[in-house]
Amino acid sequence: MQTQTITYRTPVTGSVPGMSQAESCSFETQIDMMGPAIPFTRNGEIYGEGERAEYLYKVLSGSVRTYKLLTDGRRQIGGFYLPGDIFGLEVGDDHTFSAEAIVDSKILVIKRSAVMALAARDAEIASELWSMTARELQRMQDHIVLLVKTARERVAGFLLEMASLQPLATEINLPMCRQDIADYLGLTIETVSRTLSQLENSETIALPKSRQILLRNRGALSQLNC
Amino acid sequence: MQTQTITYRTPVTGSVPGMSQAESCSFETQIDMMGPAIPFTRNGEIYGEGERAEYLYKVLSGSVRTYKLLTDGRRQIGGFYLPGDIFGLEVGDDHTFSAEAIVDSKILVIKRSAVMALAARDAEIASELWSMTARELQRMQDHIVLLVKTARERVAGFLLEMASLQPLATEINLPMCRQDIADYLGLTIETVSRTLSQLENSETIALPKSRQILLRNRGALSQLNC
DNA sequence: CGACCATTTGATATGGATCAAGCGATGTGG
DNA sequence: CCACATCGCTTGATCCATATCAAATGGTCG
Repeated sequence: MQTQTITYRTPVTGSVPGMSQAESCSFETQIDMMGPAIPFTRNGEIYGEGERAEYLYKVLSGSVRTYKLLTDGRRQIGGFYLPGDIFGLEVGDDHTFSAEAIVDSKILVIKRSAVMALAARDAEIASELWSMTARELQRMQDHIVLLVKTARERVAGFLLEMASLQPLATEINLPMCRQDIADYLGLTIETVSRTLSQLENSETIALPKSRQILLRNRGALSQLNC
Repeated sequence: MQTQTITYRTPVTGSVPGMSQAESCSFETQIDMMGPAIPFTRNGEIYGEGERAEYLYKVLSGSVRTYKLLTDGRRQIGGFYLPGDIFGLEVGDDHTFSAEAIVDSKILVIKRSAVMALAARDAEIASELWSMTARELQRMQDHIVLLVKTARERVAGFLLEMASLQPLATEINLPMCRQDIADYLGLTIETVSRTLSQLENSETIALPKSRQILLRNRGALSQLNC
């Protein structure tokens, strides 16, 4: 059932997680020259579920959502990707999600075969690819745990996830609309909105603008996240 | 409560070359001789979340659940593993779930370093490991989609998942109790039980015994699964 | 300014959780 | 072999969190 046509190797040498800055830097710098930066407009499709995963992608600016559509029209968002994030790396041959730009975005598009060829020669690159897969698996597992919680816990988890990208910042600027958040968390927009309002009333967050969130009590959020 | 003392050793030098489709038969036969078969009693712990993933495991008889415990005592089951299934293969260094025997089980326990060393020399093994990871990722993604559906859809999805192991059989023999199913689907036992009763009333399934389920209308289940 | 879209808020409905009781199978000791 | 305790499962009654339906508000851009 599974046909794999590309040859690549993924040496697992010593340390995979917790790579030093220098190590991942080489991957980052090398990959940055491996493809063109392509602009996508808001809501523009980057790839579709089931397509061959011929490329992988790195967000230069803007942001991206991956998602699946169910037959009845429901949409499940698998993840959000912000500048610096790499997405579209599949273990199998095909994309298991679709991907769209959330806002106008610049995306680095890199031939998978080129990366794989590089990984075959450079153990560091290979290791980095392997640990990207590990992170993706981790994200999925965390998401599963999130989805069985209450609405408040889900929203808190989402906010902390967004905040973790700038751990020190107290301000979150969301690129995505409420519907995106709702489809990520398995809730409705109304519930997301109401829950955010509740968090604002309890002075856990502030909402100066609908897509700008200030964390006023990160501890309270973390507690909800348990 | 079963305590399993495991000596940790430092792992893994070698490579995991990927690619080129082949049958997993050689992998299966080779792996079967790489470790001892260990008996675990019902509810016995096989490994705990956060432990070093020093081994991987193959179910010889019985069955296994993997799970996470939340701080408030809720339990999320990540997956069920039946005879022939391999589990405990992690991309990172540590187990992200705990694992327990659901019933008295015989488990083949294989040193991860040994498998990795083998994979370094044998591209077929490496490819098989890679595609096991792909399947695991796929399972997680499918689970995410399942968890945002209605109770009836989740139960239908669960039954089809169990049935897919013997695609032609019309009879499912469940090793796990209702609580396990509930914690897998993010529902309560009562809801699982009621939903099964509903499916029986609508003649979609039959329940001769509580853990034996006959599929009387697989099409109806599949439709729910969409 | 006016049209349009995103977001919030309100009122009501409902699916699943919770609380509670009953039932059936399995095992144990008398 | 039966009485009884235990455990897993089902069923019933009620409650509550979230969905649904509906309307108002606000923000953006022509």
